[in-house]
Amino acid sequence: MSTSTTTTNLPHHIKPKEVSAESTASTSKLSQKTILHILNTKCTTSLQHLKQAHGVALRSGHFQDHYVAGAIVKCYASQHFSNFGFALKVFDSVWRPNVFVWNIVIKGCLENNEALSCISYYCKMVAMNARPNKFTYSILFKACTLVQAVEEALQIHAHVVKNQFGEDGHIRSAGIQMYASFGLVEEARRMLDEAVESNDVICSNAMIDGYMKCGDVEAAKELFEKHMPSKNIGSWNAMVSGLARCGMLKEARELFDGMSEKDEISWSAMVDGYIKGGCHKEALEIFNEMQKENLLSPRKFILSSVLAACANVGAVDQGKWVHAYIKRNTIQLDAVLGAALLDMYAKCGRLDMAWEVFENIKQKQISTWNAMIGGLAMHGRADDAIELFSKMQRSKLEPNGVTFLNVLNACAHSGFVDKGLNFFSSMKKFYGIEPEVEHYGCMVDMFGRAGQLEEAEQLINSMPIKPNAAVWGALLGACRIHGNVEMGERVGRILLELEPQNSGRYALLSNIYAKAGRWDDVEKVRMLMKERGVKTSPGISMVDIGGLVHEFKVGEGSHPQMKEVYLMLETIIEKLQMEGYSPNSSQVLFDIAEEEKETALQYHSEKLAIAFGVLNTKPGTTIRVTKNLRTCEDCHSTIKIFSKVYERDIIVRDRMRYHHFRNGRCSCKDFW
DNA sequence: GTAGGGTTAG
Repeated sequence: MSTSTTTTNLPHHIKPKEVSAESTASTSKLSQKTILHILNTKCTTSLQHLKQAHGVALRSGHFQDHYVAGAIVKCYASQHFSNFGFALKVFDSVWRPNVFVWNIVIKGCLENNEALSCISYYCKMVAMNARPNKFTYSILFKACTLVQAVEEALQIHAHVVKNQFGEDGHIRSAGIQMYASFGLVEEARRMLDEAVESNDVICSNAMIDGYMKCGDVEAAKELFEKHMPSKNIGSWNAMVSGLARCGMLKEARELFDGMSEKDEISWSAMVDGYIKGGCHKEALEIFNEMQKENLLSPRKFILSSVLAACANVGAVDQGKWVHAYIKRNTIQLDAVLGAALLDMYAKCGRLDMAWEVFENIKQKQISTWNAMIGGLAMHGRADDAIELFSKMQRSKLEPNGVTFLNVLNACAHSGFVDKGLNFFSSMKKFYGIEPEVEHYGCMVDMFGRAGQLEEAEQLINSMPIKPNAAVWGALLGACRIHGNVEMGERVGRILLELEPQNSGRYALLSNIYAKAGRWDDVEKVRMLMKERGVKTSPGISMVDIGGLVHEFKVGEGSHPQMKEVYLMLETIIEKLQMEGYSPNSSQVLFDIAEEEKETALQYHSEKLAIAFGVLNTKPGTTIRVTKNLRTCEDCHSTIKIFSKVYERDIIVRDRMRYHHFRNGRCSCKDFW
């Protein structure tokens, strides 16, 4: 193949830049070394330079030099240009690529999310008698990990052994990770043990991580404690993050506290562990501690974790601090961090700020739009969510499954059944997105809220995939709203089998019976819970005042201002009663998750949080409360009246959704 | 003479 045929293969729009007549004379004289230098310095970020250098290489005849060809393919394959297909075309024009050029294209496949192609290029390579080297195999192991290609991995491993690369540390650590990701933890261990004499700390770290990911904490501990004479910070980090991920937060914390040196990954592992375990307050506390140590400047990974924690506890002031920090340190607001930031504002009830962040993100990606649409949906602003969805389509971005989840959610919460149905059917028809179980859950929720319980049940029965507990849960919730005891009983029974340890399901079923006055059945549910040893989660409400998150639990007096809070709450209730409010918790609602503990002086946590808010803010200030469970009907109606009598806005985010109380009404229109 | 490993990825 000659260089001139190479150019004709190239698609027109990206053709290497023609070199003008006068410059040809000089550029064609450029040495291979000079061209390489230009490629390695100027062409990694500038497509214009790259095309020019490509053209020069072709005309000067240096293109077929493997050093040059390799560098050119590598540049085109860079994610910076997001046109990997073209890199492959250029690769095809390389005459008998050597192992280096092959490795570049195989690695390019991996980096451009085409891991399967790694394997097929490897096959081509072998077929063309190019000898793979140790670099080839560590890339291939990673590719197999990514696509979970077990069969291929075993064959490739056999090639590694045959070609005597089994002793290479890079290949070994990639192999350990790979086998652990397949769940073949013994196979991974065998690879590690073959290297007894080399005692490679990085391979051992990979093994610790592998054990942890396979849930074998004991094996990880044993390796860490007994068989690793030399450790580095990565070994400690692997242990801390593994323990934290497995929910063993206390042990993780002990190990973490004992570290002589910590890096951002150590802190991040603890923050993430706390978040995954639902301990958002602890997550924020440890982040504050990190600030105090003042040794590290947090970067985007940990910042987005912290934002997620802020979002979950409603710590808008700390969230704002993170926002200011990002601005002050000109940290780039990429898709992940941007979405975390606007999600935080939306979840803390500050849609205005979420919107501002959204508009300021220059390079909006699909996740950016999804976060904003989700924020609007969460606040019951279905019209705005749908409008934003159309706007996104106009900007030529393809929606994904998450987009539809958010749009459907918006429809469900506003009773837009017809619109929701349209979106649902267009998913597959126009976008080729197969609805997943979550989408069905949304649809069931939508029918259910709108009172179309039969349709909801029909949809479940006609689902092509197995309905999960969330889908049935949506239907059970609808049965409660619409007081359908017959269906509720049926669905409840299915759910109690599916999730025997989920206290919320028992509570919902019990509420349905209570609403129908079937106290015997309420009692039966309660007994069943006791028998099965189901743990209830206590209601916790959090309120963010002056940058500090205050936590209130039912029947717990640990807050320093507890006495005042109770007194204030008594005063409030008295005042509301004079305005016609009467508590209805004993007859209508039976929230066993909390109710068991409720006596005359033990109010639900959201009431305590609001009383605390009244004590500590000026009249007229909006009080924002975040609750871990679904709010009960009594609290809901109390807060409605409260918002009118006290002329205050109250925003409560419960487990299900947002409630914006104003002037005696709630934004959820009493559906939640 | 060209290039890699582990621990976070919300």
